[in-house]
Formats: sequence, C-alpha cells, structure tokens
Amino acid sequence: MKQVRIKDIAEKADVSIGTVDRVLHNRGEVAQKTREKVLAIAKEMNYQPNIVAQALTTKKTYKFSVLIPKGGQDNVYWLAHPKGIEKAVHELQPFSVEIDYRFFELHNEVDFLTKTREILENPTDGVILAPILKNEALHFCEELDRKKIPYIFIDTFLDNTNCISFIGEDAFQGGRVAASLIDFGIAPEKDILVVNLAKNLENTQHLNRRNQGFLSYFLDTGQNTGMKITVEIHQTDKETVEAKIDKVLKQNPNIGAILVSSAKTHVIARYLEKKRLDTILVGYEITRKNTDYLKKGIIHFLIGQRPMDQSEKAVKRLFEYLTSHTIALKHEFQPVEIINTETLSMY
Amino acid sequence: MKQVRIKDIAEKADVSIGTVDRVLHNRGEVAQKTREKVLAIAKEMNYQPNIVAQALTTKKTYKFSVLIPKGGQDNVYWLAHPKGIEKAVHELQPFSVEIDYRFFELHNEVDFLTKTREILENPTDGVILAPILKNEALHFCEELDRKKIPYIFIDTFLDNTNCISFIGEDAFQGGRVAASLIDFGIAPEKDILVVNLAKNLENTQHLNRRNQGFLSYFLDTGQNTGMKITVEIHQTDKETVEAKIDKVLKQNPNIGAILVSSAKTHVIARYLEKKRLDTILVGYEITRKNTDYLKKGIIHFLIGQRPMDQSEKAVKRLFEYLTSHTIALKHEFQPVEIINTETLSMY
DNA sequence: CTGAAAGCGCTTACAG
DNA sequence: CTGAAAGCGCTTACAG
Repeated sequence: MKQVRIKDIAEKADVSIGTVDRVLHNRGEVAQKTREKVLAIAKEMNYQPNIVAQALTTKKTYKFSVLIPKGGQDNVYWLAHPKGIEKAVHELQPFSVEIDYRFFELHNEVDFLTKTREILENPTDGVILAPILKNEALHFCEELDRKKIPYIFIDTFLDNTNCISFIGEDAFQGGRVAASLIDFGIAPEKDILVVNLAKNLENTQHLNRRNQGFLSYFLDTGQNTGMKITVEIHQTDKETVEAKIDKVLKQNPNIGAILVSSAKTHVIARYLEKKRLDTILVGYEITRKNTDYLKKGIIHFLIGQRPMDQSEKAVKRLFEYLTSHTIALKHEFQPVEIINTETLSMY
Repeated sequence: MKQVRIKDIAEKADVSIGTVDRVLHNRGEVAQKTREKVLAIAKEMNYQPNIVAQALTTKKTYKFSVLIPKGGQDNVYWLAHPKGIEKAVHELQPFSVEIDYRFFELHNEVDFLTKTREILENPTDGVILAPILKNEALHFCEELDRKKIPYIFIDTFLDNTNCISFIGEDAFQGGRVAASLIDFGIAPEKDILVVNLAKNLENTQHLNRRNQGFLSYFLDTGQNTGMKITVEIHQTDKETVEAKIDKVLKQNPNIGAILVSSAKTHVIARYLEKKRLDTILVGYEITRKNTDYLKKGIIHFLIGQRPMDQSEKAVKRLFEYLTSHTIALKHEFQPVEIINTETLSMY
C-alpha cells in the first residue's frame, strides 16, 4: 500500500492540491460540493498525511505544559518525571516539542491554583498533569475542556473528566504485590497490620484500591492465616501516629508485618526504629524519607513504578494525539515494581 | 541556536550546496582543498543534518536484521522481544524501518549458523543479535565487521568484538537482588545452596557474575549467617540433577534456600515438588517452565528484565547510530526486576 | 471560491 | 571537479 498524497486526491477530485489542503484543514473558502467530494475521496483512499513533509514545511513547535509536584532530594519520584519527559522530547526529534514546566508544592492548593492560572494564560497545545489535588484539578480540567486543550493524567486518575488518557499505577495490583511480599517473609500464623496513613480526602480512592488488592491476595492465594487488621490514621504527625500504633500493637501482640498503603511509610519506620522492633514493613513510593529507611533495613520493600516511563509515555501519547488524533489506550497501567535495597541502586 | 543548513555552509565556503553535500557524504569528486574548507566550516558551525528533510528526499527504508531465539508459549521471554521491536519501529515512524527477523532454535548451532548465512546473503543496514552461541556468534561478528555492517548485542555480551552497543542485564546486580530476596525470607542461621546448573561453556561468564553478586551481598549487608554452598552441575537431565541435589541436601541438612544461577530453575523446582520440600527457591528468566512453578509457589522469585524494553532500545540505538553516528552508551544495563506470582501478571 | 507558485532542507542526476 | 535544477509531500501567501 503506497503512500496516498494530497496530489493523488487532487487528481482524482479534479481540483488543485491547494483546494484539497483547504478541505483537509477546514480552512474554509471551499464550495460545499467540492468539499464533500474531496472528503469522500480522501476517506476512500485512506489518506494519511505525511508528517515528515508536514514537519518540514510548518516547522511547528508543539508546546506542552506539564503540571507536576516539585521534585527534590527528598522526593526522587517527582524528580524523575522531568527526565522521562526530556527523554520523550529527545526521541520525538526531529519534531520540535517544547515543555513548559509548572512545578507546584506538593499538597499546596494555593500554589497549585497559581500554576494552573499560569498555564491557562499561556499558549499551549496540551497539558500533562498529576491531578493530585482533586477539587482544584477538576476545575482546571473544566477550563481546559472549555478551551479545547487536551490533557493527560499521570500518577493519579480523576473520574468525570475528558482526559484523553491516564498513565499510572494499577493500585489494586500494587496491593496484591505488597501482600505477596509480606506473605513470603512472615510466619504463617502471624497477624498483619494495614495502616491507612493519610490526611483526610487525600487520594483515598487510590489507597482503597490498594487495600482491596491486598485483601484479595489473601482470599485467593495467600499462605498466611493470621488476622488482617486495618487501622485508619488521618493525622500524620509523629505523636498521633505513635500513640495509635502503640495502642494497636499492644492490643495485638501477634502482629508480624505492617503494610502502609500510602507514601507515609517512613513515619511508621521511624516508630519501629525507635522501639527497636523488627516487624516486617512494606510501603509505597520511592521518596527520600522512605528509601532512607529502606537502606537501613527498617522498611523491607517499597512498591513503586518507573516514573520516567510514565511521563515519557505521557509526552508521546499527547504528541500522537495531536498529530494523528489517535488515542492508544484510555487507561495505561504501568507495571508495578518491587523495590528493595538492591533494586533501588538502579534508580 | 538556529539550525545550520548546508546552504549556510555553502555560502560561507563560497561553493554550491551540491559540493557541500558531496563532501559531507564522501561522494568524492571534490578538490582536496575545497573538501577541507567545507569540513572545517561544517565543524565550526556544528552542522547537524535535518533528518526530516533527509527522510523526505531519500525515502530510505532502513533494513535491520534481528537474530534471536524463537519464542513460544514455553519461552515468553523471547516472545516478548519482537513486541519491543515492533514498538520501536512504530515510534520511529514516520521514518521507515523494516525488520528482517531470523529466529533460531535455542541451543541449535546448526540452525544459528544457517540464519547468520541468510542474514549475510541479504542486504541489511544493521544487525541486532543475541550472541548466545559464543563461537558461532564470534564468527558472525567477524563477517559483519568485514562487511562493515554495524551490530548490537542484546541479552548476552561478547567480548572482543566491535559491537556498537550491548543492552542487557547487569548480571552482578542480578545476583545481589537474588541474594537480598533469599535473605529476607530465610531464617538467619540457615544455609543457602547455589546451584550452577548449565551445560558446559554455556554462558558461563554471565553465571559467574551472578554468583559474584550473590556473594558480595552477604559480604556487604546480608543478615544470614549460614553457610553458602555452591555446586556445579553440567548436565541438565533429570537423573543427574536429582542425584546430585539429593547428595548435597543429605550432607547439608540445614539448607533453607536454593538459588539457581541459570534459567534451569524449573529442574530444581520439579525436584522440590516431588520431594515435597518447601525450601525457598529463587532463579532467573521468565520461561514457561519457570513461571509454571512460580505460580505453583515452588519457585518463590524469578529475577528478570523487561525484554520488550531491551529490544526496543536496541532498535532505537541502531537507528540513531545509522542516522547520526552517535553511540549513547556502549553498555546499557537494563534494570533487574523482581518477579513473583503477582508481578508476573503484568507481563 | 480556486489555482499556481514558492519554499522547508536535503539528495540526486545532469550538464559542463 | 563544480554548479544549477528538479523533486520529496506539504503549507502558505498571492493572484484572480
């Protein structure tokens, strides 16, 4: 199947290539009849624009806005995303994609809002965002819808939006993986404690899915026969957490492992270190605070994903969408990864 | 920094663009003096060809030959490679890359040789190969060198060749990861058995690196204080293996975990299943025979890599090399992955 | 409302 | 040994 060119369409429709181009790009100024004819032929011949030629003539630079939390030595996870983005930009060469980064302070609504404003005030062809702050993000998406700017979610999914794609963790599977690791290390008769440690409303859907996955593992295949105890802690300060955990452990002396369903595993780790307990501890997310305890051997495993892959894909999907209006997959789950001291070194 | 075009060079050198092109492509027919002048200016201006324009005019289709083992339901690992290759080809669009697959029967020297012949007889711009059969592969590389066809290794590395790149596992790290998993699951005073189970000469360098990594982990950070016992088995038939293992286990009743440094973990798994032993078992490679025992819970972990990523990278590197003559990294190690029943489902 | 022409940066004959 | 011209498929003014 040889390439169909606009020239081929033009000949068949008995018009000039200029006219074909006008039709194809809705640049108006075309008789209705001609228009239909050209469109029909284009469809019939299955015309696909040659984006190399396109790139050469237009020399268009795509502008993508990226709205994600600020990374740092204490947050390697978000530090890795820009790298993935740069990688995608590099691989998209020789097309020209420019990234407008807008980093917001994690959990800072005001800052998030400021950054969304900035994005809306500047020209952009599409947005990649981590909609971590639900309400603010929802508003932002509505604005984007209104301006017909396409957007892709990474890391966190938000229902009831018109995002063209979501790329992130399969939280349910993440829960199962955590369960399987604990199951391997724990004595079969010991109990397991699940700590849902997060400020209220924070990403609860995600944490719930992890919990469901965790429990489903033991229903399906787990060896462990001990109790599965769940505790909710909605304040993450040291005192509250320690008091709660103290109490739970006192009531349940048979606990042999703890799973923290959020990124706050380090808070529990500090507690265990202080009390010199060698309970098995598993959590999520490759943050500095977590990996420090991983290296010390207090946290045994972290469940993570490859942030670079995630954002790299986001850029590519957005580009594909813009150039060919195709959407590969609405939900693209990234493989969950098991991280311990040894695999950490590869990050 | 705006794009430098051959036109710019031509103007500065006071020649025509045709001449510049001749110099840049070594198409001869240029006065030595002109040549030097143009080259100097090109370098000075840091000329980079616009590969979009290039692609548009030449409409060249790159032909890559891929020489890898035949995949199948019993060998998902090699089944995944073509997928990665297709992905790369897709992402390299709108450039045109055509793959000439040559699958050989694993461990079949004659078949491997036949396939190398076929590759050499057909026109190709570059080769991606898994040089699993060392001697045959070495010969093949020499031939490629002679014909000035560039080649990239995946999966296995071969010394003393002119490969432009190697993409594969960091075997040493793979050994450490295996060690850390066993260390997590085993009682501290139990012994660990390492089985080097492979036919003679088969990829021994790789297995050695894994062994070294394994031991280094316990020297550095391991909790386990038991003995580390290594046994070499150079015949992989059931009888030999069972006899040997029987003997070793009898002599060392305190063994709590077994690591198999090769892909033959399933042979040991079958043994453990038969004898109803629930020793911890860790091995390498996502083959069907291995994953079957993983699902049964006889093998606890497999250490693997992402074959798709591996071959995807290979195609991209080869393309980059051909279009811009740059080599990113001579050795590109892929992250090692921890695979158990739960992460397996993501393959 | 439509067509013809120029140009994006490069390569490929062809003429001299 | 060198230059001028045509062409890859598309888009962008411009003329009518």
